[in-house]
Amino acid sequence: MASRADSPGGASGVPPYRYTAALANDIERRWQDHWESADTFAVTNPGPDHPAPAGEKFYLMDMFPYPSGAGLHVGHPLGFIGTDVLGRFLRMSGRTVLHTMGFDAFGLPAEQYAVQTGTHPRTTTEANIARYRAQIRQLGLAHDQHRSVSTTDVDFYRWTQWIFLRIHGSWYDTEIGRARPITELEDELEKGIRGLPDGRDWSALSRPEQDRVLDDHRLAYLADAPVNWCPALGTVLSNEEVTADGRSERGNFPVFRRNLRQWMMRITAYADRLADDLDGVDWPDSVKTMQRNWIGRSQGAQVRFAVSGQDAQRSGAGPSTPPIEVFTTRPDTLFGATYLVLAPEHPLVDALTADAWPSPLTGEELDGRWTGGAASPTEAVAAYRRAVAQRSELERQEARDKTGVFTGAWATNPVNGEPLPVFVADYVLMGYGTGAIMAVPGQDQRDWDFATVFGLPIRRTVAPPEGFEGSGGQAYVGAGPAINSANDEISLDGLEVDAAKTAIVAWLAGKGTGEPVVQYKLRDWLFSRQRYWGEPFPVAYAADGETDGGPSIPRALPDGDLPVLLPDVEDYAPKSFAPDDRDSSPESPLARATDWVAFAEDLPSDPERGFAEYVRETNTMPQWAGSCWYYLRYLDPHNSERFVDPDVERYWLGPRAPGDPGGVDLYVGGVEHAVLHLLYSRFWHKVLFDLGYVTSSEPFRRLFNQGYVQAWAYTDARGVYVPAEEVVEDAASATGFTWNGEPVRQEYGKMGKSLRNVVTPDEMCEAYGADTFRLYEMSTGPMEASRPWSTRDVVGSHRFLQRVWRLVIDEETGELRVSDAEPDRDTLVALHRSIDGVRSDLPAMHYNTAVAKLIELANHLTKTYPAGGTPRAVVEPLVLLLSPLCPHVAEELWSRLGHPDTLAYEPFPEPDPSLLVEDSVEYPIQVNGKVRSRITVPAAAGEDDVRGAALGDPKVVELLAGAEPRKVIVVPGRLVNIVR
RNA sequence: GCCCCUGUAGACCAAUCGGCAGAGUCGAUGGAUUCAAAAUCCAUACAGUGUGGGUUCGAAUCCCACCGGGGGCACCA
Repeated sequence: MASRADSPGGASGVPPYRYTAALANDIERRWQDHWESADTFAVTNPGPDHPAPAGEKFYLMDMFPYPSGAGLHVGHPLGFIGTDVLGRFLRMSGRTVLHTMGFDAFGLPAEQYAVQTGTHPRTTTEANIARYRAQIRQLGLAHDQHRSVSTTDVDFYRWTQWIFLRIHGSWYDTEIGRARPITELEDELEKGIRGLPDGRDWSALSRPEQDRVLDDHRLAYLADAPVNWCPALGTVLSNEEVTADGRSERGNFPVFRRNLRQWMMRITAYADRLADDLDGVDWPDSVKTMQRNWIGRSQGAQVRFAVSGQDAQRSGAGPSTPPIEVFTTRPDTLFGATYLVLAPEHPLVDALTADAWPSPLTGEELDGRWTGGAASPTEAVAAYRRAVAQRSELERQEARDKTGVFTGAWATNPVNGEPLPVFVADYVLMGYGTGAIMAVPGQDQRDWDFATVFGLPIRRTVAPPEGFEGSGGQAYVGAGPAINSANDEISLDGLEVDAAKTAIVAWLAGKGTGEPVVQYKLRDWLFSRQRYWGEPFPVAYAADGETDGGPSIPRALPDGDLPVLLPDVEDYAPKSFAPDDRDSSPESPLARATDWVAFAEDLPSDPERGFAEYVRETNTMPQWAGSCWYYLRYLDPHNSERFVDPDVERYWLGPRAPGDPGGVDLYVGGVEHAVLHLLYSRFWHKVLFDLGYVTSSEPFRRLFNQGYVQAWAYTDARGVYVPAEEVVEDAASATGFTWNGEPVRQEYGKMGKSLRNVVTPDEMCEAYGADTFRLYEMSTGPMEASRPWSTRDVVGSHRFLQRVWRLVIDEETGELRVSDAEPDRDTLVALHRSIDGVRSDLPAMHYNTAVAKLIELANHLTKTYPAGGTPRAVVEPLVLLLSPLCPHVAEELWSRLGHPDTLAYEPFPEPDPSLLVEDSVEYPIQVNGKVRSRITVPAAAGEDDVRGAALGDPKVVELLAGAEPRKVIVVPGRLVNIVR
């Protein structure tokens, strides 16, 4: 392990001008100061005073970090360094590169620290940001410092609130498939161009009624929705903040599903575009697939089953009971439906449930499995619903045995008039489709399982392949011709699945009992939290309620009221409750800032009221809000008039050609944001696009997921983690490793405090310098790969930089060692091969192979010029080639070589094509696929010459022993294979 | 359970279109240097590509099955 004691440069006897950690640190500080004072990496937006630069623009971005109190470990900067290397390369290739870094700084950790200590979250956040900035600065990243923003800056969240008002102020016009200002809807309703869905007359509605109609269309709206309520934390949580076993990710407290009035974002309006537009972006297929799965679009049909049957009069279903609407992706199997199932929470359950058990169709006793042993359906359903409500999410997921109960009601299959019993069962989810299904046990395994438990009939409607039935009882979900599917009017028999679907949906539509329908798994986005450290909503409610006594209508504050500042409060904690107090209600910390909450104003969004008393919305926005648009603010961070100037947006993000979505040229970050952040920001961007505020239809043209730096961790005999840096390799130990002489077991995992394996960039910079650290991170593998951290390997990167240094600088005198001699041809060939390789590796982010090529070149030079006098004509390109990876040492050498200016804008070396072609080529000669000999022929030799030379080779002649080869394959430039 | 990615020297990784398994790093071994150690430098060895089939003149690479590792989804009708 490297420690200060054995770090290079710390001991005596080291040549005075060797590239040691101490020297590296000195060089690095000087160049970092220089870049900052010279503003080397600032880019100016084109505008009236600044014409667009000649170089083609490139907008390069990292996913911005949350500045946690723990600071960075060596895993965090992997992506930052990778983008920096690319940015520096592109800059030297003549591109105009925009690259900066901001902070995603609202969020729970700072707030919880505030709750514990009373420190204002802003204080903690600013201290953490300062620490991050220092850690990032010492890595020498070529960022434009003037463009850095934090989501907690008032000048930033003011525009987050402004965008919220735009979303709140618009609706989705499904006819033209885009968002429009809500004022246009109001106008159309007023003029009668558009009618109300329920047929009411707009002008007959009271003003509050009209406002509620408009609110029902807004893209940001209040709704009573089932949300995850965590009494112990005192806040609602998003689905992703709840663990698989139904507890809070933070604190592991119980979470309850409760209907609460919360802010929602109508992301579902964009489901189709969010799915379809993935085709136009250059993203990893895995991320596209994850987004498509999350959106979960499926084509199917809605089918209506009339509630009736021979016992209709005895069931609870009166003549007015509406039909049961069912969603299915397999309408072709309708003839195989043998029962219906409703989710326990389905609104029709009460109306359907009969007072007494009907007699079964056959006249026999009703199956005991159907009744749950209850005296009546009412009792059975009530008991079942109670049992389901008691089950935790975990139990519901793990226990996949099918349970349910008969409602006593019957429905009619529209294709054949068969009566179908209606069940309630929790394997049907209220949250998807219509919350009701037609069960086809022959073609669906879940239905098969349920039918088996409850003794329900099973009828196949798709012919399974030969031998399928022999494999035991199960549903057949594959393709095949339809069977048993005909009535007097239509026959599906013999049709393949797709054709059968089309035919039956057309038939249903003709009968008015069904139609094609598209379903999504995507839900609207729960957008409010009962937290302090977030953006306040720019919204208020009439202090004395609505004039009609209905639910309060949220009133948008005018843009002129922005920013709505977070008030200071005494206590940052939301009101919390006993962990299992499921009936408690959230109360935001902002509610206690009574002076802030109450105000009086003449709100343009509430013209009827005039100057009146209002109370502010006391929820705050979720942490995702700022990250939805920060890439837009980087473009124009100091604009006080707009969130981004339209011309600036067009320059950096606009489409380049018809059909191009536009967006950030490269966005690099971890795959953990594959769905949420990337889906939410795409949604916001599309709203802004629809409203004409941006010209790009997607925020991120190209996405790249970098791998993770992981780390070894070690546990002792008790399974307790021991400090990884103190573990030594020990072949004598059964586990291969010991700690204090005790054998310890190695595991592989995330770097973190709990595994006691954290290594910080600060330690590495101190022990080796930032350039060594950068080089090591880039050389351990391709950007997309995860790899283990190994401190003891870092020295290899350091040795390489020492060798490069030694090529240029005399370690004893500090003088230049380069000469003006002409390099020999071998050296020129080596140089230009390296240039060629590095030029193709860097833009592909294959940094590990680029590093290998540089090492190869340096090794060649060390061997060729052992006594010094390395030709300047080779050294200078080498320094330039190295500079994107190790910018400080490269700048230092460049300067010592006599160049007064930074190399950040020096043209990147270009290869001389004439030096890349070989004079002669060595061909391996295979006989039957095995290498038996080698020949060297001129590079210009034709295929016939090569064949002739190969067949004339003495070893080949010997092996052939006079026999005529059956086949001779010549791969030009590669090899010759002779088949005997 | 379903889907995606991935298995190459002791470790991390290379290997254009299917064409000589090795670019590079660590470690190991030997040597130079040193009073000695560290640091530095030089040299050497080490796998036939997870397993089993197939296609091919030729497979790490393509196909099939299985095994191991990582990730996503999970009663979504």
